[in-house]
Amino acid sequence: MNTSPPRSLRHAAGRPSPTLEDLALAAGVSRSTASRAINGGDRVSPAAQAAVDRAVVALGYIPNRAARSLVTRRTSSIALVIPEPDVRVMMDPFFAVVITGITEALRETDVQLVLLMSRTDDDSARTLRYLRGGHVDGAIVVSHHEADSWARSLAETGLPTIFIGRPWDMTFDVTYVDTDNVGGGKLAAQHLSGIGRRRLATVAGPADMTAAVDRLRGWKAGLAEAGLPEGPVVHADFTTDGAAAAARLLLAEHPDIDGIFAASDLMALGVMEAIQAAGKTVPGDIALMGYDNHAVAETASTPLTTITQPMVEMAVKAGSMLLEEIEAPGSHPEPVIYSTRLVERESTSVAPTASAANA
Amino acid sequence: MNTSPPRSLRHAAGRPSPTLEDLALAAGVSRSTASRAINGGDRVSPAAQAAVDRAVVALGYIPNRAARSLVTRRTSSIALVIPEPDVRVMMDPFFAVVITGITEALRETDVQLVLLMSRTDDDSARTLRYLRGGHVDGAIVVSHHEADSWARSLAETGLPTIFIGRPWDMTFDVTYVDTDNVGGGKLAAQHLSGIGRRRLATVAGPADMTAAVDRLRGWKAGLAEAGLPEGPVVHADFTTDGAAAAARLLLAEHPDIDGIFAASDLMALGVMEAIQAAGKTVPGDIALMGYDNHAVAETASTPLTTITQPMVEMAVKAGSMLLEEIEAPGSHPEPVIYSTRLVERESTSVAPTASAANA
DNA sequence: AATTCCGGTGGGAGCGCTCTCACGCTGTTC
DNA sequence: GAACAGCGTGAGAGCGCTCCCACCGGAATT
Repeated sequence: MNTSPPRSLRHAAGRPSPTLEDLALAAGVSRSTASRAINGGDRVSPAAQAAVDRAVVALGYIPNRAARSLVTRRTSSIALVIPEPDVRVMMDPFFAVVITGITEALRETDVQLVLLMSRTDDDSARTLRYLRGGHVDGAIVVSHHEADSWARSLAETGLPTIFIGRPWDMTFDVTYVDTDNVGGGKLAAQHLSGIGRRRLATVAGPADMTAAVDRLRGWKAGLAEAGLPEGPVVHADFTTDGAAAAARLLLAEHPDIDGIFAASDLMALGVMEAIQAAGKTVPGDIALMGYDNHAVAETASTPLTTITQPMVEMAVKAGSMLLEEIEAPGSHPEPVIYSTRLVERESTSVAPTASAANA
Repeated sequence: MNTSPPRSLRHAAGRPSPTLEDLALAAGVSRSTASRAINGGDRVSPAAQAAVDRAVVALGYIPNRAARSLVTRRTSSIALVIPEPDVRVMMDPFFAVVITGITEALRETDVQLVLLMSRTDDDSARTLRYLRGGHVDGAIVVSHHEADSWARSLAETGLPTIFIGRPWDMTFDVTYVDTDNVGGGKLAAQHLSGIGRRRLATVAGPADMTAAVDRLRGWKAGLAEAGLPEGPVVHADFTTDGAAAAARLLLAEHPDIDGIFAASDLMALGVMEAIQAAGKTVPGDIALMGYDNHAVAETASTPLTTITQPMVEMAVKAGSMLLEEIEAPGSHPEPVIYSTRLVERESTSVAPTASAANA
């Protein structure tokens, strides 16, 4: 077992930065008082506080985080765990949004975000060791299908953890934020039935991802409410190509379909390909819906009606929930579910396709 | 001046993790020997090494990074600085690629990536303080137009730093990796002239970004080599809407243009809009090129011919260069420039538009 | 007038680690 | 056989910080 840095970093800081002792000396107080002044100023006279403040500026004092962390056993950093083996997934704007949101939540804090990506099982072990090693005060796990094992392992360490996206395994205490995928799926069913489509099908996501399962459940519920039959369901892997293949089969078996709900915009793109390849039009012959309100939904040759979800808010919430749980350990906050909203575009307009050509 | 954590984290680790002392006791050696065994095993007898190794496994020992860092003055973490005020930019897949690449470079290392985003000037100051504070061993700065001030400030701290994308201000020692934007611009000119277009124009990026300036320089050089006039140049801000507006003006003033090079794929999308709004077709009337090989280049209604660049490799290189410079301070490595490549798609095909409808 | 209280203060210990240094102990050399 | 390497080892100091505790003096209470 190798616990040492495989490649260590050798770097001596330029000139030695001033220590707390230097600061205290410059301010004419004791090290203790200087420390108190720096950490919120409890039990410090205004005079002493002012003297320390002045010295901080004069010396350009910056507390040594390692020393502080050594004694407080707090690191002022949290980890964002991305348990994805695939570079492709990292390309998903989803992550950018998540990172942005968390950073936003951390703004008024001096907490730093440490990025942990584990592509392989080997990495996973290392990452887990890192988290367990108390190098961070908490973690946010972006939950895709792999998250289950993480959830359990992390729960066992007692490290404050928030999941973004409901983890698959919920047999123990786990805090998460998520969007209302069930509601989103239902919204899709309501919209497509609302514009008069009656022979509806869906290209669902993988059956081992909670988001996909939930969207499908909502979709079915929505159809039932509208008094429509469940209709055909095919699964794909959230990729454009995968959805195109699935849709080809779907269309071949059910040539009379007049509405399709794809569980992601990227998949909707693939479905659109298949529809056009079958010589049909969107929305003329088949109304098409996506999910996510991804950038491509707007730029697609026929802009996609889709479901949008407040991802940034969700990420911000995850960040602030984590901070809360770190400050008050044991206070397991309730999961927060964000509602979704329909975004109408041409792909479900009743009028025939009017792609491009808009002054 | 507030140097204190505005909101501090209070978290006590579960049960106390074993210390080096515990480890030494368990292994039957001194703390010193245990330390040596853990750090590479110099001057440690095989017997002692084995005993320590066994104890590490038995106790689940994980060295305390804070303590180590306190004495070594190394942190085993590097910062990725994203000096972008705008969330939109964060959405750029560019960042995902950069992060992926750096992570890749750090794989066999226990170096962690700390993410530093500074949206406001206020944040910039904090970020700079953080970097200066010796919390990281080095930094990678993703250079967009703001990078100038960063470059100078960081250079002054002596912190090992690598820029991704040539910084604007090069009046001092700075190490960077970049792609050959000049070559890419030239490639665009060669391709458009090569397919017989003669009345060429370009929608360039902002004049305060090196990437934009370089692409434009290459474009002009390429036109000159082909014996063509420089042609009209308009600038836009790398956004779709901005480029659309710029292109409308361009087309109004020069209705006879038969080829346009947009300095990014997103801008090319805007240009395409403007072309279609003017009642013309791509590539029938006007051949259109983008840059970046962004995902939208492929999904656009008329897929875009574009310039691709090895971004992942570039990011990996940045990471490994930083590690090198950290290990051997003062060894300012030479800048590395990656070459670009043309990707042909329909937007410059000689045949008339065949958008969609491909079995 | 004697007591308690409490805001403000400084001294000291110690967080877990690395690193210098001095001490054996086995080989090698003259 | 005396002198010297040099390897493996352990004791000890100390990195910069926080926190506990004891202390002091003036205000509030008896």
